[in-house]
Amino acid sequence: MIVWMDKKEEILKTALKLFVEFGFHATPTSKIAKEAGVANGTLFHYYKTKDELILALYTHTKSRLTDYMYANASKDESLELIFKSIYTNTIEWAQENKAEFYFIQQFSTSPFYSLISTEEITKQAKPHLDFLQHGIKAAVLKPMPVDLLYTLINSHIAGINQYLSAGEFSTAKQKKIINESFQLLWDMIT
Amino acid sequence: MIVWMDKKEEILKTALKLFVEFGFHATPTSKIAKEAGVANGTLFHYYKTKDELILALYTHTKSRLTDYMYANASKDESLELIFKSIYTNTIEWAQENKAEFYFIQQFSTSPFYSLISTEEITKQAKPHLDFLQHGIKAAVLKPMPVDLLYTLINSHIAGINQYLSAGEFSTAKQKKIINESFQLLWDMIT
DNA sequence: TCATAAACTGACTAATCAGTCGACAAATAT
DNA sequence: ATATTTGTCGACTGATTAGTCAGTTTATGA
Repeated sequence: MIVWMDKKEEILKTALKLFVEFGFHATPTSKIAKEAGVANGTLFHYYKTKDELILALYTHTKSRLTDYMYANASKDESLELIFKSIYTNTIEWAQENKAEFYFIQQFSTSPFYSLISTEEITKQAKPHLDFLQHGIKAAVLKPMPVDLLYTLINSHIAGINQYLSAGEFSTAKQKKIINESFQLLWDMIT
Repeated sequence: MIVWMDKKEEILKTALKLFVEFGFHATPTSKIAKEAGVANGTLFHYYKTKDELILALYTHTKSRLTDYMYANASKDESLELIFKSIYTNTIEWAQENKAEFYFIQQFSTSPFYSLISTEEITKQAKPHLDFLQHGIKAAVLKPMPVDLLYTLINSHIAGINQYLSAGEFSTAKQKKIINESFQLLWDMIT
């Protein structure tokens, strides 16, 4: 028995897949609708414009990542362990959801990103910045502008992820790389 | 007296500007031609398809960056000084050619990137990888896969550049940030 | 049970787009 | 001087696209 996925969700899922494969420009809404198994009009019933669909897909995907990042991070552990948990969670999610992670990056480095409101951006960065600020206050992390720290960490993770995605590594080897690269990052920021 | 720029070059210049502002999908070739002050047919005389124009723009821009990176790097200096020179050159170029640098990133994180041949990618990365490999052999840089090292450096630079572009810094302040972030990177990889 | 709303359909359209073409102009070669 | 190639033009076209709309089905609630 087939359990039908929400059509709205199915549209997002299909759009993600196609955007990642062909890009925004080469993915017509008609193709998304067809491949999602819904009528053309249904897509526009949920998303007034193609742009709105793209934006919704971004915030939706970004939220899923953020949620996963902070999963199972117990407050009791040391800041280093919490940070490491967030770090590994992020890379894990990126590796298990390559298309999603790639989409986030593709979107962030496109003119679409400027359509995201400043509030939304601030809101999404808030938990991370708070966490880092706390680490600086506690004299665990090097004192530096928290934005700079955040950007350095983000790009580091993006880099590691790119490296992992480019090669074919066994799970063990992958774990080793993640551990070692974490150490590099941790030494850099503490 | 106006010195006329090559029409071919003018097309590239305009295309870059528009792609950065509106994205590939929202930049019709007709708009590029009009804004570049050439006829529609002229654009297609030089570039058979829109994709070909986009690809040519990428390789052209990437080459310009690579050339600048290695400018005034005398072989006599220490590996650290050479590396620092490349580092600062890169960020300098990125800051002075924001649109160009942004375009490179936008392109690299888009499905268009897969249209670049493996040879072209290898060719462009070669000088950097050779340089890093030499640094590892000389026991100056930490022993690690050179690809990983390359990716870490690249993403670090991308991060710093993003940070610098986001804020409004005086030249002095900017220099300070570059110096300090270089030290972070250098300590991480040595 | 019926009424109202929400989900859904797919044929349709107005607009836009990538790319063509035939003609002309300028440069270059012979 | 003449021929040939190269650069340039812009009107044109066939295909494609985002988005509409009038109507049908399904869910919801009173």
